Amino acid sequence: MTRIPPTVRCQGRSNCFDCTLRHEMVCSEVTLNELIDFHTGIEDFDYDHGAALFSKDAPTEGVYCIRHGAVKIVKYDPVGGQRIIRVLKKGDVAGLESAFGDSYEHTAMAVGEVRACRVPIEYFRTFVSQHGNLQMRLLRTSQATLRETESWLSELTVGNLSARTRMARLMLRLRVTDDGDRIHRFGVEDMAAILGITAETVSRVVSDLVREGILVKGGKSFATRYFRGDLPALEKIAREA
Amino acid sequence: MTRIPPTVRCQGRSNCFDCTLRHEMVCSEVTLNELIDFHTGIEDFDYDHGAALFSKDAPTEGVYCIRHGAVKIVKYDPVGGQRIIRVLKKGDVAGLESAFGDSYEHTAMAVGEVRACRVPIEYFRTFVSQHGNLQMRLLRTSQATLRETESWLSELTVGNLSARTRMARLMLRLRVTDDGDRIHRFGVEDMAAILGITAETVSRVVSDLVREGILVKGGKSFATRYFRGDLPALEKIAREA
DNA sequence: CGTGTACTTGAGTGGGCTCAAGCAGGGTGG
DNA sequence: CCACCCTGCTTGAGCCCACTCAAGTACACG
Repeated sequence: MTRIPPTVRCQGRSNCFDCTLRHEMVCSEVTLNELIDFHTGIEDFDYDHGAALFSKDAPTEGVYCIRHGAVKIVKYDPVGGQRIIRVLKKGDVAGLESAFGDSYEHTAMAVGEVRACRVPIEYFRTFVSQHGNLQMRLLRTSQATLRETESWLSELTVGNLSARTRMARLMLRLRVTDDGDRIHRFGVEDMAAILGITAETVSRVVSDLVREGILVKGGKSFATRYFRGDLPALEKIAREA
Repeated sequence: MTRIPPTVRCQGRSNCFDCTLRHEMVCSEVTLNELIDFHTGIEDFDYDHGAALFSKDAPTEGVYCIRHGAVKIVKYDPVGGQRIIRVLKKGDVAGLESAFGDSYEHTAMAVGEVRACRVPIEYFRTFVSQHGNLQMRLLRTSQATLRETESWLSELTVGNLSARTRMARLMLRLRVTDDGDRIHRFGVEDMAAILGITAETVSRVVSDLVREGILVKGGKSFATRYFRGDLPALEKIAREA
């Protein structure tokens, strides 16, 4: 029984073999045919700046593999304020926290242009329930996300550290790739919602860093803009008491 | 084949049937005999104020079910500072995050007197690997911990909220039981490490709340001391902008 | 009864907040 | 093509909360 290869099933745009989710899925129990089957129903989507991949309390309809761009995960305070608790980049998977619940825990929103492919939730669940090893893998992933969230929040939201230090740490975490100096450039309101400070303070701190040449603005539109960062300088600031 | 009942295997002190971990474990796949077997090797421990249940980077040797008291989970900054990222109370399980790794991710330390029982890690792993459903349950538990940590950190560490508001929120989260007004009374340094503010500020804010009668100090020694809180008043303060 | 640790309280400083105005630049419509 | 607007960003002035440094107090324990 021959099958159409995954790249075609994914409408020729997704490169499913790069996908983190695929690495999650592949193990000794899973055959290539199953994997190809798995790609059935996967759809690609483009999102403009500010568009929601999914919203809090909406029925869970899939998990999303981010293929390009950055996605902010937003949590709403009981008091009304909103807080960005995590940022997903290329290769990350969105919605896993809600994959076994009825509705999404958070809102996921595109920052700049985003490309993502969606795995329908029914298929995801079926696949997981049929492959015991996957549960263990997902468990490890979940624990890794927990660690990541702990350090994200504990390093960026320390009240008694200066806004400048926390901003430097944020910039280092928003690097597009692990090896380059290109940094996702969020809006000032977004950065404020991450660090738990005001937009004015964010603007002041960023302006200082730009004036000092530690950050360089690039790109025109919201969709394509970025920073280039002087990484050693940022690391030095990030270490300051 | 008759077996000694769990309460006896647990040296007569643990009431294993109250344990959260047990609820985690019990499902259709697990028979009573297996459950009794599971209790083999479980030991009870008492910890004084400040004693470590386990330390970061120490080899994983078990998971701990907290039977009495409060345990702080400490994470060490790369910079050197320490931060309390979670607090476990009666019925919670400590060390699950590290159950499938070689060493502990965090340090767990007793606040006041603590009683806990330890499940040896080899037995825990064996048991989990033999019962497929458990992995799914642990996955859900892990995701619940993730949610809890997200809201814990995002509600308590907002920089632009007053220390008083955040302290009120912390007090509400440190309640010994869900229905009473008794509150775990941590040291000022500990509360500072949770909220990301200085110990002096903690002292000032707590002193104010005590003077206003919203908090009432009780107990003498570190081991037994506590607050009683005026919950409606605390909730009002917690809601303030 | 002395000693140490944890906590309290004060005075002064400063970083980040608030309020408010000005600016830049991309998009729209005339 | 320009005028306009609208949104997001910048910058300023003044204030206030929390930090720092420092001294004083309470209390548990030997």
